[in-house]
Amino acid sequence: MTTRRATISDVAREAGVSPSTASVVFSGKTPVSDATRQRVMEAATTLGYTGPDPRAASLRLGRSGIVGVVVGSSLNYMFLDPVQRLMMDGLAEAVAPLGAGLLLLRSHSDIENAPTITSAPLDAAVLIGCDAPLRDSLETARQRGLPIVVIEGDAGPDVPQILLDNREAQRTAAEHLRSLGHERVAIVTLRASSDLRGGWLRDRSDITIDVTRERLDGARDTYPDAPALVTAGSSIDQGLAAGRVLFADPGRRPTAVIAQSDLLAAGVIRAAEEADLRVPEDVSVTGFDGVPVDGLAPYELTTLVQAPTDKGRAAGAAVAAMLEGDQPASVLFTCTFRVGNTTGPAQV
Amino acid sequence: MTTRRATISDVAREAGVSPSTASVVFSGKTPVSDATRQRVMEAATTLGYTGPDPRAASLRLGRSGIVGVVVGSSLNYMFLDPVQRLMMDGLAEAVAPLGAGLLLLRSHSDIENAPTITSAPLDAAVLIGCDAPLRDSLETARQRGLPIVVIEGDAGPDVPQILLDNREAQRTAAEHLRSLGHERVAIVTLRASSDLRGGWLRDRSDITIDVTRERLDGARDTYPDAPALVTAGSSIDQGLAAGRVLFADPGRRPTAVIAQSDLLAAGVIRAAEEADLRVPEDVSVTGFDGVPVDGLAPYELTTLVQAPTDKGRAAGAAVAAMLEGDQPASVLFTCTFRVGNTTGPAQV
DNA sequence: TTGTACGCGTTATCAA
DNA sequence: TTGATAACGCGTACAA
Repeated sequence: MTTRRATISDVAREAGVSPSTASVVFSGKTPVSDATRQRVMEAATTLGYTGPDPRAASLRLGRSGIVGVVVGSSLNYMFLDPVQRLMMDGLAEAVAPLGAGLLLLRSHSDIENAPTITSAPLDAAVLIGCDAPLRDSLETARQRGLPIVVIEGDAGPDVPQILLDNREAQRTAAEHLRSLGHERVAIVTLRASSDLRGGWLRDRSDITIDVTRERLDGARDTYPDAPALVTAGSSIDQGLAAGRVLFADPGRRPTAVIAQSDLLAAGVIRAAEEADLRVPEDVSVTGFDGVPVDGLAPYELTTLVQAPTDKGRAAGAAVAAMLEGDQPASVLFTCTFRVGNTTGPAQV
Repeated sequence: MTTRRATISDVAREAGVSPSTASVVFSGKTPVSDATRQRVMEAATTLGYTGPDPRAASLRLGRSGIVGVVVGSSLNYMFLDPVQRLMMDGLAEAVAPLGAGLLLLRSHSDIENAPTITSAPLDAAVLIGCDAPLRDSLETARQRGLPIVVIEGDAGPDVPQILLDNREAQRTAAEHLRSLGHERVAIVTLRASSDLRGGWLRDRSDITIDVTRERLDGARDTYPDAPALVTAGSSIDQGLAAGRVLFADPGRRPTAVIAQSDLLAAGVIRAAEEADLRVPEDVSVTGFDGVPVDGLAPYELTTLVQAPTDKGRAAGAAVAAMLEGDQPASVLFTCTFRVGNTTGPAQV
């Protein structure tokens, strides 16, 4: 068992050809006579050689076929969100033709020795969201000259971004509610910062996560004084908890709730049901994302529909372009407003 | 911009030391005088050198710090399941101290050029589940001499497995139902094969996915004739669809449903509510996994509690051991039966 | 404590 | 169509 694995030189020797010829047989970059190919292949089988060592190839080629995806939170949390899942799917799909796969990296980890954007053999890095710890990753990455793409976050100039019209889209939903006559409106936000605690938002500047702030701004363009309840993140349970707070006092409850994600909206609806409030008769609820929420039927959310898979694909395309030496432009995606059955006229 | 990136030799030259000394400054493997270190660091800053190139290091060291995770389905689908998410978290956590990260690979992809277990610079591979396409990956991996660990699947001897007592655990739940007097029991299964179509199970041998078959066997140990409805996978919506089928005919509906996952169980419960059946008064439902189901409250499932994070950690530990040259043993995890409020006595 | 020399396994280039 | 050569950038015995 201590026998060294065969290398391409071994195969070449066994086949009676030069290493470069053997290499070409495997890469197919140059025509090779059938006879030679045959001999090399046989030699490979004999020696149990299964193809070039990817490590050596990546040193030689200067490409590892690995795209780092820097996520801020645990995988469990991150992938709870259907938007993130779909985005990752789109990204994976878009980088696959490059022969690249996705390496999951955490921007911040307590674990000693954990892999980082610097220690891993990356061809490029994709940053999702943009928070303080993420900006660190960013700095080291750009010093390395590593191609970087940022999804929904600002990374300064020169870094292509994949953006969403969060503010404008959210404003559309708010105006929809206003047109239905709603005045007492509450906002349920996504996570505001790396701090996981929720609660009533005191100051807009407490929000360090771009998406959250942008959607908040959009809602407040229409309802400047709407109170905002911050959650720990996009999940039904977080929405449920927020909803319970909102509906606790029957006298002061909002007639409409703007949730910053469909999952949160689903939770708010569940809280409304608990409080014996009918949706949309007693309370209207809007979501954001337009993703299928597992188990939300029969409700169909009034929401902003985005295309997370396309966002992922766009990020992948940007990566591909940068690997080609181009400097891709940023891309702005637009949401579509979809009216479902969770919003209706305000009760008089 | 065409200037080559600085290498450690450049830094050494700039600092007036030899490359090996500069190398040692970065690796810390050998003591270096403070003066020298200082000079090297300054030279590095001057040249914009950010540390050793991971590609070259991985060739030299024979380790890339990358563990491949081979998944059978789309990321969106795979990470829909909380069990998988938690497992991945445990796995990531366990390999991080090795300086390793997780590279997502698909066992089967239509995309030309997609990265594979062979083309990626892996230190080890973890296979999740075990289906026909996965067995292919397996064969090539073991020929490479790549350390492999399989989670819930059989990969032949020599391959450490992380197993769950699916059959015994499921039998426990079935016996619980029998003790409550249930006779008309239906089973709602996980996906049966790479084929996504669902429907009534005709033949046990149609199931090529181990987990599904094992849990089925466990249920049938107690209820040999229980009909089984196959779904396309673990989700609330799939459970809802299955439940609708089961409860369609009021005269022939089961008094208890054994769902092979908590998500499916949640869907079945929702279907029961739709059909105006009370849980557990009119129909009992058991799940499997014991994970928090987002939005299932106030129900607390009667279920088999497993520890997916620990399973992931165990897989990571096995990987670590194999990288040390050891041959770790397989690990069998055991479920705990937890009685919730979704099972009760059969109606007479 | 520092430097020399070599090899890790490939593949691109160019000449034959 | 094939072969010789030279990197790719680093880490580490070993010698000094």
